[in-house]
Amino acid sequence: MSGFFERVYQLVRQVPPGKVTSYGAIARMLGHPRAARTVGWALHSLPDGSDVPWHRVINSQGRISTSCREHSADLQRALLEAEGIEFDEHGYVDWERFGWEGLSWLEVEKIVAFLDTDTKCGII
DNA sequence: ACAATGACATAAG
DNA sequence: GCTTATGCCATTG
Repeated sequence: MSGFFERVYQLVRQVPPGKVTSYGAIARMLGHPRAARTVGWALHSLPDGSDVPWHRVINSQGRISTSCREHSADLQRALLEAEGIEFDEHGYVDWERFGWEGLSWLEVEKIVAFLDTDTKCGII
């Protein structure tokens, strides 16, 4: 596991309940504005039972695009609704109401520094 | 090192 | 609004 995945996981863990963010936003926070695909892939590789709230991460359209059997769009939507997040008729989430503001780069740096300190064994 | 992959993003038809 | 095409980037085989 390279650090990037761990950074993604750690950052996603910071997403508060009842809020959602996008792959691109996370990638940008990590300093890789074009690595949205990698972020999504990182979440795809998440082991079951992890404490990472993967369901709070959706695409930039505010929609769910998963096609995974284990992590179906239905499941993700159910999890989000359980946290109070609402979907409109088209299945869109309102960023104005449920969008996560994200972390300042200082906060992100703190996380990265922490993982760096633990050195590749990363696990919090 | 090279080719393929993928839960994205954005622009265009 | 939905479908296609292109760009991007870290991970994997």
